[in-house]
Amino acid sequence: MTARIMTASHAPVRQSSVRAHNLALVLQTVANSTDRPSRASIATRTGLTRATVSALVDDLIAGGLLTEHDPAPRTGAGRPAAGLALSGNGPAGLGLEINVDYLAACVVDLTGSVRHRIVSHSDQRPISAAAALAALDELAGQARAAAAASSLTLAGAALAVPGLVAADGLVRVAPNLGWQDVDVPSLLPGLADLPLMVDNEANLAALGELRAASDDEQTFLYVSGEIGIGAGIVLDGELYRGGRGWSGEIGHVTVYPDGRPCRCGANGCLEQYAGQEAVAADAALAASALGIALAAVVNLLDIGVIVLGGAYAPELPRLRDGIEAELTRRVLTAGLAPVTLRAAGLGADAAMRGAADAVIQSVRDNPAAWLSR
Amino acid sequence: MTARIMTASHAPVRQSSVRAHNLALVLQTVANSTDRPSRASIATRTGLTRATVSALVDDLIAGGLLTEHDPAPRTGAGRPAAGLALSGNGPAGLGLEINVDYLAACVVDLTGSVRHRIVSHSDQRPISAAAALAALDELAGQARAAAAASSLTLAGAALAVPGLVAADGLVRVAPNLGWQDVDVPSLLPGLADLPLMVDNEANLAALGELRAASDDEQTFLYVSGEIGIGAGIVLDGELYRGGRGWSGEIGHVTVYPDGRPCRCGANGCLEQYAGQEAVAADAALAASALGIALAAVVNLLDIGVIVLGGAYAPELPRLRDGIEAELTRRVLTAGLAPVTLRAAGLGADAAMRGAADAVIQSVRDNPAAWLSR
DNA sequence: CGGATTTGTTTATTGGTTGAATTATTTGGA
DNA sequence: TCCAAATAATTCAACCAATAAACAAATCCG
Repeated sequence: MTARIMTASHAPVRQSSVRAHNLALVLQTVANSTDRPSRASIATRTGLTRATVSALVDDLIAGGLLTEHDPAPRTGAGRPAAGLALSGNGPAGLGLEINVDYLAACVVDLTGSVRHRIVSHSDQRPISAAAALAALDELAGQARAAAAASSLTLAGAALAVPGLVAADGLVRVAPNLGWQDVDVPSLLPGLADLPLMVDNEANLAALGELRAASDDEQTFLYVSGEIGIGAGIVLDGELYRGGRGWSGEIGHVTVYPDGRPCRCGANGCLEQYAGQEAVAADAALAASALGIALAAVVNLLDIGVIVLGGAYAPELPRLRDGIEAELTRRVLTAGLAPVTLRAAGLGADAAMRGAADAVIQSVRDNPAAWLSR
Repeated sequence: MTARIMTASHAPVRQSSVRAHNLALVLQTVANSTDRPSRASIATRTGLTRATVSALVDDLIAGGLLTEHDPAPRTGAGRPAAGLALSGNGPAGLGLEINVDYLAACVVDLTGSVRHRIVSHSDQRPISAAAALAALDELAGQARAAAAASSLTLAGAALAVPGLVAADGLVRVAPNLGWQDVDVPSLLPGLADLPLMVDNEANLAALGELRAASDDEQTFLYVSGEIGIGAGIVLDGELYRGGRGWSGEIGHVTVYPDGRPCRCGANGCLEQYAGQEAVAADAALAASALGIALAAVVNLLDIGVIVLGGAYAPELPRLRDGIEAELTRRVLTAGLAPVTLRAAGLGADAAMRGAADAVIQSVRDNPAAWLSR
């Protein structure tokens, strides 16, 4: 097999990039293993030679990303293998979430385990963005202290916000928080020394689902039903954020062109028929409206898996039939391949977990950057 | 800047992959230049050293992909540069199209010039798929003969079909041709010795537009309005085909949930309000329906540019206002960033051109494969 | 005519993977 | 008990490709 390489930007490739890539390849291979693979099995699985894998693994162990364990099972003749696993004592990710009625922070280590978790319930709507973020900054400080006490090194932080976020962390609009043009990073001084990513809540929750999903579910739509409705689009294992980072606004897809007025100014937005209150008021109507909008997504993107999260997850039994009826009726390819509908695996923590996952995923994707920090 | 490398699959990277990547990088740099760049300017633009670029260029010239020209302009002191340009005598792509009322073939060289073009008007509906493809096979043979007479070497062929195409070239459904489960490659024996790609007509037309588009238009939606309505989704310079290759079925996005019955079995599909006849019958209704569906796409994918092709292109003046009215009303981020609407640059040849472009693009993306053929 | 300037090539060096040989550690059978 | 087979991991010379720096080529300008 010939290896195709693509750079994100049009950048030259040097030998050090080769090493960076192969370091990531080895680390991902360990991460995606259910067992504790040996160097030899990594070599056969990746196509690299045993010599190369050994050299790469040495670097990863020295950098605190991998650890060596006793041979896990026992098998036939031959020298026993040294089992490799992700280290739980190396880098960790700080996941943050700000939402209408709570603030939350968590610390997740490289293995994906949640090491610390703090949730603070309080209504953010009556207070200013600065005050809300000051409280979050405080919460983040507690989480950092807990991480340090566990001798974890934070590789970065990510914050989930229910709104439209620009690439530089500027929150353009967060309707349910009442925010407009809030420059988040400058209002979190306690995190100034960490790489901070700010992203939409549904996007990060989708990333959380991606990490929890099986290997064959690399393309799906995550829909989070809260007061508003957002979606995260995962294509081929990558979150699609759109040209400006504003993808996934399924809540304002038109379902009934002349229907109920929406606070966005349009009529007939999905949000008016399948928002949290609408689901409670009329589940059948909510399911039908959701099905119509989801059918549009499937027709456009040929997505085979839809994951319902947020408030939708517990309601799925009441919604499923109505949604599936619209999908089979309105998806052109419904007869050729089915659309799978399932509830999100992570609960209310999805966005916060996804935020932390995004940080550790960045380490997994580019361990060389961590090693040379 | 550190180079990020990603492999499409989880493949190891060896030194030869580095060379393959950098060969492509140099070739693309020449292709994207308006002038005829020197080795030195390629080096500064790509970040590679002059020595490396020289070595790579030597390979590309020896392989017939680049040619050296007299220094194009004249500038200041110093040794005059040798201008590099894509070769018009190296590999070429064979683009094919089958549609309801015509067959077409064209040969495009590496520079993007159409060297040969044959169109044969005939209604495919009354004849079988086998008969239609036999006629296309004959047409392709003529095009191949013409290419050979121009001493062009075909690197592959691509065929545009108005229907749902699976990855292996099987046409699952082509409603307007009356096709179902047609195994195209086996019915084109004259092309058995060439790599053949079969794809949806709108997808390939979108690729054609991508090649003709400027550097800042790397994310757009191409909508082709014919008897049916199809769309090609280009994200970050890459065509998004969907999990099974069936993306872009915008014609069956629901616009009016309880509206006109569609031949697909659903009600209120866009196709019933903005298909070719519907546009002729009521342009205002067509524009509004199209605007509603396009607003859904923009809300979901955060796409800033919409290109209207096929029968829509000449009608755009009559449709524009109606479409834009719905977009500004229904796109959540309309106030933050505008959505650009424009007519396709290529005319009716878009799909055929895009098919040929796809072939030469594969050479541009991976010149190493061509050099070592 | 000669220095300045820019292009392109040559050459030694470096970084990283490869392949083969070697060492290490176990099982199983004579 | 001891040796052969088997499997894991390491060592080392060779190779490939990019780099940096020196060098050669070709032009302009004073």
